[in-house]
Amino acid sequence: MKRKITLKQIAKELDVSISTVSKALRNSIEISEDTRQKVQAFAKLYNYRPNNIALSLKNRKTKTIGIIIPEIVHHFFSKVITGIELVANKRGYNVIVGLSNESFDKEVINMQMLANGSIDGFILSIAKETLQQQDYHHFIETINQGMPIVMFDRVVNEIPCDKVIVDDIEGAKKAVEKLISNGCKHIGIITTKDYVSVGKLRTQGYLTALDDHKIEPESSLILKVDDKLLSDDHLDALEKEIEQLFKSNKSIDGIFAVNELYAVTAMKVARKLGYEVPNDIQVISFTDGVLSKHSTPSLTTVSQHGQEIGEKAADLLINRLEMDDEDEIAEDEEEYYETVIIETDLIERESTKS
Amino acid sequence: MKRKITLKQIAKELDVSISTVSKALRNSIEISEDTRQKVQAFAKLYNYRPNNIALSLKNRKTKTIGIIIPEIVHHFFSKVITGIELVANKRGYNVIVGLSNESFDKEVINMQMLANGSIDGFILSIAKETLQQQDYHHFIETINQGMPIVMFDRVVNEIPCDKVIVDDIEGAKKAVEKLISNGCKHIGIITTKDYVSVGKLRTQGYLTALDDHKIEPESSLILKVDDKLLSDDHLDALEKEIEQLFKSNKSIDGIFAVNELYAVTAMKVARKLGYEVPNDIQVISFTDGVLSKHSTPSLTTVSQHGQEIGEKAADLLINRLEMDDEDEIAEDEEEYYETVIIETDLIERESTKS
DNA sequence: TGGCTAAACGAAAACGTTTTCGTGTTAAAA
DNA sequence: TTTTAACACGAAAACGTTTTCGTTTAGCCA
Repeated sequence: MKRKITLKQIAKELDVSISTVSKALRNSIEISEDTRQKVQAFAKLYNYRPNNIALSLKNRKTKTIGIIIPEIVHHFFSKVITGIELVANKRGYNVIVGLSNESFDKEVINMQMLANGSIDGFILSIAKETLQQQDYHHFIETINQGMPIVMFDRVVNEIPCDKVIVDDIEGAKKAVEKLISNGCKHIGIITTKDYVSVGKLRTQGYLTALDDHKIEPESSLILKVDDKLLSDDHLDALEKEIEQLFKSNKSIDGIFAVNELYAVTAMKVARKLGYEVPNDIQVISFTDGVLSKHSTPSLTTVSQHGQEIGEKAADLLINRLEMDDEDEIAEDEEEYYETVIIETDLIERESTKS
Repeated sequence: MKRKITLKQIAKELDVSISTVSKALRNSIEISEDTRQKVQAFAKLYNYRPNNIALSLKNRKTKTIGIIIPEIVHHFFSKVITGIELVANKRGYNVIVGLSNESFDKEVINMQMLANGSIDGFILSIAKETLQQQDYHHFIETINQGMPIVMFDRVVNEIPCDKVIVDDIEGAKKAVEKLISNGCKHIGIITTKDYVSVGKLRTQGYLTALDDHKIEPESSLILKVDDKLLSDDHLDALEKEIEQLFKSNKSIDGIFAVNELYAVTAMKVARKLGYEVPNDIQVISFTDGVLSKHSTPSLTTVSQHGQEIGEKAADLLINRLEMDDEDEIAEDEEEYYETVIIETDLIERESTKS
């Protein structure tokens, strides 16, 4: 078991100085053709690779991106990571991930662990608990220390950084309009409590769509689920709430759900109550994941293009990282930070009439 | 925007030496109570944190684990990561991920990127292409350089390292036995080509179960799908193959699928052909993911306990990392490397009779 | 022969830590 | 008063690079 070889060892072995070895390997013209060949041959033989940590220390950049997300067992988030990793790798960066588990404390700890030199910048999506507490000091401090952040999906406006978001309002609107044009008269929405920004926005899109078509919203058709019920342990409770929604709205004929789980659960309840999808009730969900594709009937969904979000976020971050050195725009300019909106697509499947 | 403060700056500001600052912060008794307080107060004020990269360089360990997996958009793998991250964090480690995309080249590149000092050890699951080519030199070389590897799920015996695997044979056997005891007489299996080790093992378990119950296996009941069909683009082809299986075995009354997708697709085809699950046909799948839980009928599955696998793998790796320094066992001992087998559980749901 | 230039190489600093080994000062012991 | 020991602190090396700025040697010309 031979440890990795270093410049120093090569230098010693070949009886030259460290500087000579370094230069020879980088093909400096300062070094004679002879020694260059000798050094390179030796290095190749021993499979020399420069130590990354030493480089990071010297260059004061790690070529590593920190990702902090609420959870990873989630189609959307893993798609985003895929996108980030793709462009990061292509541009010579590594990716280090931390999970907040939707907890404020873990989010803070994770950021501190990484902000001490381990990474050059963050890509993150805010934990629910943080959104509730509205305590964003850890983001602000990180940014103030000169470490750029790119936020995606769950963002808050007051933080000065680049953002990549989905057009939640527009996406929801498209979905509801589809239901309307498909003949639905009484469209229910299954959404989250308002502090989850995306839930709120999607609800807003729902209301806008109704309004645009002169449909009076009915509060009994709006179910705001406590998102603790998103965890698998509380599936029963979720089903009960949805069942209640159906029973108190006998004429319901369309459902817009802000995520897949709500949608498939709604279909399940509907079937149990004797409705048939899509003939009696049509269903559309946000987030195009595995469930939508493989449920029966398969779900018409609003695709968020998670991978594209990840790619865009990584590009934004790396651009900023590699610009910082030279161009260094005036930081107080109006349009210093960018917010990219990724358009959603409506993917039609079997849960709506065609 | 003030950059992160360093020991040197604190030293200069307080007019003491760097060593004094370092010692004061670590509460060395060498330093007087007075200066200690002064330094610590100053450090706190400026929110000093030791630079991780510098520490890594000095200590020659990064406290970072490299994970390389085929893909991340996959319930099982993301569960494993969750487990790894959990214990890694608890034990003071970070986690850096690379995706091989099932490609041999990307696997090699990724390992090289990380093996140059960025991490202390690997946790990985081998890419399909690598398994096909049976070229494992990059693993061997990494290990020879003194960097420990822990492999999980997709492993190969010839590589000297710790391993965490699922008892695929036993799990498959349990599933098939459940079908048998539920009265199935003609049990089909939908599996992958043999070079995917887990597919092969699960097939083996299927055959063992049949044999144990004196049931003659029929080759027409064994469908080995080209796993290119696992990607969503080829769903139609997958359905066709499965439909063929049904049509050439009219008396089929049980299906064991080696993954969720095969199982839900089988159920879909079955329904289309007029079979009812579980009355006409009972279905069990390997891998307990989201699909199983939320399909209708929900799937009886063999749970692999992905998170537990991740936790165990991380513990094995970190144990080895922290042992290496001191105890340093004789490397040629028989039982130098450990293989942990995680037991599977059969989770009964609606796709089998109870 | 003296001086100059180019070629080939080495010394040393820097990145930010920790730690070992001095060193100077002061107070206590002889 | 001298010796010793404790105390408080600093200098420097080390981790592995890259890069700037010498320094040496040889060759060339006058």
